[in-house]
Amino acid sequence: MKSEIEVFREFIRNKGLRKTPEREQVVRAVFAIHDHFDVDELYVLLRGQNERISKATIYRTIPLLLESGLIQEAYFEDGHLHYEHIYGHEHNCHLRCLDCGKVVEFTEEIVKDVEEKVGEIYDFLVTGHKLEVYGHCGKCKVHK
Amino acid sequence: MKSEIEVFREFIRNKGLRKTPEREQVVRAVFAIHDHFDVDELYVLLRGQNERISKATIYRTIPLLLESGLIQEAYFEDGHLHYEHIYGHEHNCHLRCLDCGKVVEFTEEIVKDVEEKVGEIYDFLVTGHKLEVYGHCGKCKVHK
DNA sequence: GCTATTATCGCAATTCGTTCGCAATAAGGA
DNA sequence: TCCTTATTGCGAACGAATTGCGATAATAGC
Repeated sequence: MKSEIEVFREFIRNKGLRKTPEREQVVRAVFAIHDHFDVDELYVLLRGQNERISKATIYRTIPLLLESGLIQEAYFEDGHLHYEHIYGHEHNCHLRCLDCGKVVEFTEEIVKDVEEKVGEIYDFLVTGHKLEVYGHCGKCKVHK
Repeated sequence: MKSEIEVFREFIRNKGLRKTPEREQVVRAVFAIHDHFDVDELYVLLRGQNERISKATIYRTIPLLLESGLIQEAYFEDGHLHYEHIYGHEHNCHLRCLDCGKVVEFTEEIVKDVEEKVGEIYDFLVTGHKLEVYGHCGKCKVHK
């Protein structure tokens, strides 16, 4: 299996774009965070490593990461989008607590079957899915 | 089954809030749109009916509608959130074309089973879900 | 029904995430 | 190595969402 940097370089080359250290720093930061992240977290992480990178560059790199299939939008919260890297770990199901915001990740094979079935019915070439299940976690539900 | 206005009035009363024409206009507009909507669409619809209502009021009413379970956030697109009414029609699965943006709604009973199963495993009181399947629709996939 | 209290409204100003314009820089082909 | 031009960083601009405030109107008490 190719590393994420290799996948990214290939993508950049195929699109006729330029390989820059800034873009690769973003890719590395994205895969250093083994959790959901937002633009600001990437920015803080990179700055903490004494990397000189602007937020504009991060914002400009996000669409490339999305298009190359390395990351996906996970959810919208606190006024902005949160992402997650998906290359290598296909955890695209989330269980969210509506009270405390806690998020548990899980994978569910059955959803793959749903993908296939729905794709056939509506004539879609399906490439992925996101499932979000929400409710009240063990701690929060006792107060209900 | 209670009408959406009745559900809303009950919710307002239980919270000790006031029943106002503005809030009820928003509820009616939300259920007049049988599709996804955003704040601006609500605003335009209400203005077109010669209703005098401000966007601030719409923004202030949205959290009430979410909390009362009448609507839910559907997806984030074009820089802002889109909602859908869910009371009465549980179509919380979407099939989205990544190329043209076309959205098809469907319901899938299996996801209910997943809800239940995941709720047990992680000790959650599950109240709902959103499933988004994406890919390329019939028209768009031929160009690939 | 009338009045007092105070939640809610509309408006305008503000906040904050994201994008854009532009000059300086540097990647990559000749 | 030079030249072209994509990419960067900065700060201004943009737009969605929120908030402060005076005016208004919905409920409770009389």
